Amino acid sequence: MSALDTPIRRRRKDARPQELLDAALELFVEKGFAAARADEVAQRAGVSKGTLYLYYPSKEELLKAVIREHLSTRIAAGAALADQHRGSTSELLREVFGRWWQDVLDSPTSGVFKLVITEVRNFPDLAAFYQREVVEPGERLIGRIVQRGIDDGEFEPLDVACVVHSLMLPMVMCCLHKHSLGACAPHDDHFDPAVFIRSHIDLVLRGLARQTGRPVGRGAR
Amino acid sequence: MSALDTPIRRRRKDARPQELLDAALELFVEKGFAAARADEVAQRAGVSKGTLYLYYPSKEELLKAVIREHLSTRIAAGAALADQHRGSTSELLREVFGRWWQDVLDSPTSGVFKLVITEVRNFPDLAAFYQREVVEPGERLIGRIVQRGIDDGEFEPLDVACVVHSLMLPMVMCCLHKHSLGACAPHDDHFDPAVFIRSHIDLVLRGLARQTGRPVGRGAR
Amino acid sequence: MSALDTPIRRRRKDARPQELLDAALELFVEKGFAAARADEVAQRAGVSKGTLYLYYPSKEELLKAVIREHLSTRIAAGAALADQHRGSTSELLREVFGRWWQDVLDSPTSGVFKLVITEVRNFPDLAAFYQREVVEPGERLIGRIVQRGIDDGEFEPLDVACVVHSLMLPMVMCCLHKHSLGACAPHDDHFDPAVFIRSHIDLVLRGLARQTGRPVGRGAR
Amino acid sequence: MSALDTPIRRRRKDARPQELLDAALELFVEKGFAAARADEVAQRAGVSKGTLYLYYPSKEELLKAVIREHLSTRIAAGAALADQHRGSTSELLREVFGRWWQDVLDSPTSGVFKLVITEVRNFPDLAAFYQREVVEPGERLIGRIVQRGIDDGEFEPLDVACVVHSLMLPMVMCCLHKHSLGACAPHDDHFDPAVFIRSHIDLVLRGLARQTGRPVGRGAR
DNA sequence: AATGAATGAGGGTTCATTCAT
DNA sequence: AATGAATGAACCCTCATTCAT
Repeated sequence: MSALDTPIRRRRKDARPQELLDAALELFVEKGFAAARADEVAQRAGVSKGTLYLYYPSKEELLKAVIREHLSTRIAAGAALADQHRGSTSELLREVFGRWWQDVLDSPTSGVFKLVITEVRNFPDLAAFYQREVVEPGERLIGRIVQRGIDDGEFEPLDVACVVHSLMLPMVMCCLHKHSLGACAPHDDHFDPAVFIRSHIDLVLRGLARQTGRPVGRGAR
Repeated sequence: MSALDTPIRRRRKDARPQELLDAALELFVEKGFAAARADEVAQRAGVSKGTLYLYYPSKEELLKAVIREHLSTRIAAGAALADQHRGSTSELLREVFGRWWQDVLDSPTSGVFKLVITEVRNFPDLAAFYQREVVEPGERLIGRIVQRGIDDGEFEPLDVACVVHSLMLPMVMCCLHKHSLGACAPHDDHFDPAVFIRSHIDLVLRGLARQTGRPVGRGAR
Repeated sequence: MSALDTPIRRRRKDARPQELLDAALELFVEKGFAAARADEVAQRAGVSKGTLYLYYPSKEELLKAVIREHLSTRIAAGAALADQHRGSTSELLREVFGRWWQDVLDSPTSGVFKLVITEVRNFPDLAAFYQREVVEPGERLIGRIVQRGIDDGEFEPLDVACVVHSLMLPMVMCCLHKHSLGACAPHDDHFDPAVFIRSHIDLVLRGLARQTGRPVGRGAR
Repeated sequence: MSALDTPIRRRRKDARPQELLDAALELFVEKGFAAARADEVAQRAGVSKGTLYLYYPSKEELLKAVIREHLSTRIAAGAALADQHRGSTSELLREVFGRWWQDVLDSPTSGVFKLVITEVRNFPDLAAFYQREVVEPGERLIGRIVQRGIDDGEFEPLDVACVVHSLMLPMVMCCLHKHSLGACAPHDDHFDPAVFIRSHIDLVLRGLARQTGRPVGRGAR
């Protein structure tokens, strides 16, 4: 009965902003912000062009809303997962970090990475926002995990910042690939990101592992 | 007079297409294809808008010329370097592969990666071209090197395709970063790609190294 | 309950059209018809946009209703005043005509003059209506008064139509000024319409006065 | 030969701004700024919509250019005329002032008065500009003339500011009329501004004239 | 070959008007 | 009767492309 209480108009009105954000993300990621037409965003959200402007004052504000929507919350969720983890650092990275990126990749959020990479230079406020809300918290989070592994004697004491990048950049790249080359039709490209993500973490963990036998790498020459 | 005059004019005239390509790459990478204006390309190349259209029949053809220009040759050069190398596979990856990526990053070619990622979905021909001319040759090249390391007993017999991606995706990501967030003003971000590239290769090589002692990784549990 | 309820609601409902007309006049005069938005009219009248359209079928009809409302009645009132007057024609003009214009200027009707001037060319029906209902009756009324002054030997026998315009145009102009420059902020302009109206009538009456001494004006040369 | 030297394109280019200003004034005066469409301005100037924007960056800047173009120079020209005059103050007003207004009325400048009256409230910068560049210089100019007439004993010592307004407001009103009611089709309105202007100045001069016989006006009661 | 004035289709945005609630 | 969400035609402005010079 309470569901019936809410008139249809109102129910639709409440849903509109999200529907518009979803449509906008899809289209902006697909074509880029400049090439995406406002009417097409509206159409894909099932409304007319004018309706879009009832909810967002301009295409640019829509872009910012799209980006804001997706990023900050994701990072916070990742941090919570990491804090809750009980077990070895290797396990934490393999299980939690791997699954988290897999989830991001499967969700529309993956597109936001492409969007940010593509559009930061046209919207400089984005740079500061993204650096502050996404890059830095994310790197701090993974950095702390890696550092813990070193402190615990599980990992070699390598440069933490570099390890963080070694771990994360391929993940981000998977997101970008999914929405660029990976979205183009003739897929003889047998690249499977799920397999790769696990494999990559394993490889990095092997590289991080405290060496008991003879050392490997530059120092060995 | 014509003796002195001609060569100068001729040289400038011959240089026009290249100057236009350079300017176009710069601008397309900076703003994206759709947001870059044809006049600004011309202006940055030091010619008028009309001249641009004497050399390229449309903005879209200019884009394709820009991309064609940069990619195929780079890969061939990389392959030649690899073939000439004498020494261990680790050294080959560290020295040749590392330096080669450093060179790409320092050159305008790095921007092409951003451009391709950004624009493939709007220009589907690009996808096939890039896949065929860049991705596949590049992956084959690195794949062969990794395979050789395995065959020589220098590397663990891990999944070659995955290792190739672990090696390359961060490099590509460095290129993208340079032209997006990395180009935005407030750089307290102390990310140094040169350091990272070496560090990343080292880490991957550590992960690839044939384990003489107890094994590490998933299989160890 | 309904006994108390009904009259209040009824009163408000009955008042709606007038409130809308008032708000519309205000806004149309301020911004011009084309630049005034229908929602703002409704909002200023304290109702929603939809309600406006319950009372007036279109913005244009609202404009016409606004203009019709204000003009005809004013003239009739002026005529009645003139007919009732007892005394010299000079006194009639000074007292009745002056006070009447002062009242118009102080009332929202003053805005209608601006509105008509501004909008006639876009709404040609307005021209005929205004000419027939306002200009002609008004000029006839003042014309008759001036003629009486001449007939009585109080005024020189000048061209009546011209004298009528000399009397009235500045008054109309005061109305326009009030709603254009006069409504703009930095008023070091110490123009006081009340003083001017009296002064202007005096000046014109001096000019109209039957000359007993040597003649003045063009004929004197 | 020098006429042939200038290529047609260039000749047209030099003429465009003025052609656009003329068309814009015409249309803005006719329909009002908001109701005038940019394409129609362009069309009336014989160019396409895009061309308009090669010369003026926005419709609003076009409006400001139109107004700036017409006003300041007119006033300066009037002042020069007044300074050159030799003869009685009455003659100066009748001959110079009257002819000057007649010229304004016959020229497109007359429309600018309507435009300013109509649009000041939407463009507040206009108010200051118009007050400073037109109203004040104009009133000072006429004020000085009237004052001279008083000082010379030619005029009664009436309030100068009011006399100035009595002289000028009807003239401005004639300009407005020409572009509003006066421009509407069914002209049984036999109002002839040329006749009225002369008649009005005569009437005011009669009112200003030093009374040698018994005084007239309020003071007479 | 080079220019840059001109074009006009196209996209962002507004707003009068409608209509389901 | 009243509301305000929704519509879409229309308007301002941009910019890829053309072409006379």
